[in-house]
Amino acid sequence: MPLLTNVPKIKFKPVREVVYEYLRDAIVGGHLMPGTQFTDSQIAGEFHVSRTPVREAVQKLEAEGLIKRTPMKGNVVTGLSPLELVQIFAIRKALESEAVQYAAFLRTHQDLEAMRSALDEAQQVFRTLPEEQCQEAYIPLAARFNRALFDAAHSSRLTDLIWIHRELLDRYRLLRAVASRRPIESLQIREQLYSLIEAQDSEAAGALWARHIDGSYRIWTKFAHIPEGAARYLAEPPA
Amino acid sequence: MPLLTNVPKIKFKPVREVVYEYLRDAIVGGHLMPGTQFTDSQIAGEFHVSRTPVREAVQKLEAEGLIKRTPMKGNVVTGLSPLELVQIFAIRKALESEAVQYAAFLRTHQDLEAMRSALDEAQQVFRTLPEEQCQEAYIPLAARFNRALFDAAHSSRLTDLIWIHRELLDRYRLLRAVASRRPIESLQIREQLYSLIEAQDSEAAGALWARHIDGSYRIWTKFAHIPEGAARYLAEPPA
DNA sequence: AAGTGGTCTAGACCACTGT
DNA sequence: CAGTGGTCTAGACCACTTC
Repeated sequence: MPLLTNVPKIKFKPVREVVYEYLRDAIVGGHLMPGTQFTDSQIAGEFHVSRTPVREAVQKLEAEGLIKRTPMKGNVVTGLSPLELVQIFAIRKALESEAVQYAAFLRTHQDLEAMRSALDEAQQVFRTLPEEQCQEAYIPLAARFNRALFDAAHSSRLTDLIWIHRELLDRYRLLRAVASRRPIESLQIREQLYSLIEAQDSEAAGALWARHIDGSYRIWTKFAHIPEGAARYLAEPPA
Repeated sequence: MPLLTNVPKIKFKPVREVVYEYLRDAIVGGHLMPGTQFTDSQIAGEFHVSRTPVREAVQKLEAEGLIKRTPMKGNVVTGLSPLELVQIFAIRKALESEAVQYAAFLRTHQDLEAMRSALDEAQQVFRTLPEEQCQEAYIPLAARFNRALFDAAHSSRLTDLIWIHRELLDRYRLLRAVASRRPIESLQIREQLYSLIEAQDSEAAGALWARHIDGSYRIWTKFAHIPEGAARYLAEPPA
């Protein structure tokens, strides 16, 4: 009888994944700024590995849109233009609202519990901590709620796409900026959403989340001083 | 003075792309059936190339969800379960409705012309050809219209995602089956859509397309004898 | 013409499978 | 413990850039 069950199998991590994750975290975490140029050989040299696995890692990053490869010029960390940011918000809105509708249909009791526990801890935070510390403590809890929320859709295709697009924005700490603006409102929205999902009212849940994203977008455009021209597509949402 | 202008530069095509495109077309075109197993070495042998570029092609196919790689078991062409098909329809609905809304905002005169010409040719087809031949002739024209439609959104991120998900379904000739069921209705919807986009009524255009996708889905579930349980998420669309 | 970046080959190596 | 599949290395090669 083994002492532990469900011990995660110790995986041999391919070099390409180590490199991929390192670069990805560096870009998303803001250490590699947009515009930074580098070549496969450089990376290979610094990791003391050959270029083949680096190539593969870089190809994956390119497919996800985090870097751009231009022939004979090397790789460059992509900066997102205002227009692209708008487009990503639009994609998020479409995908996340759909996922929320699914979540309301398909949520299990485990899903509800996972969301509930994140909300309870957040409520606890706001009751006990002074306002300045709330923001810092709330952010990871909101992230946990979101994770549970999208998992409740039980569609890995949908959730994978959602997280890829969230990460594109993470790089700019946009979501963080938005969340920390009005943490209490953010929590209230999630409480409402929880009720709707518990009640399986998928239509209202999807609509609430769509409005929430429009709201985030509006806050962020002010925060980042986005030119009006680029902003209009979502700032006055068409639907 | 050169004889021709805008001659497309003859590109050296990397082996990985040749392999990628070949496999992709074979899978999407139905020649490689779901469940078919193969290894990198096999492919490399048949193309008389080394395994590295094949690996890269296969990784790309995996990222797009066309094949699955399981350690020590080789690669296998993915079959899509009924649930996955439903999920892909849901993703399509979310992305394509969003794109249509964008298209209504951002369409240029060139975009309108491209759509118009596909529609005109289709009208011509229905006026001149007997009904049986219409279906065959209409399908590529509908595809051309769709291409112009999504291009009008001027968001490569959005359109790339859309085509990837359409291709996942192409494999089963689902869209073809749906389109050829009622080609005239299909054309009428596109004519309506064209008017709405020309009038920049993005709300109505998005809603029309969302309904169209729900409709396609319903036709297809009948056509493919999908079990009710899996069908319900979209057959009675939540929104 | 030299240099750089990108790609491919051949083969070694290692992890896992099944006898 | 041989066999197979998956990964990596080292280096050759070629396309393109720059001097």
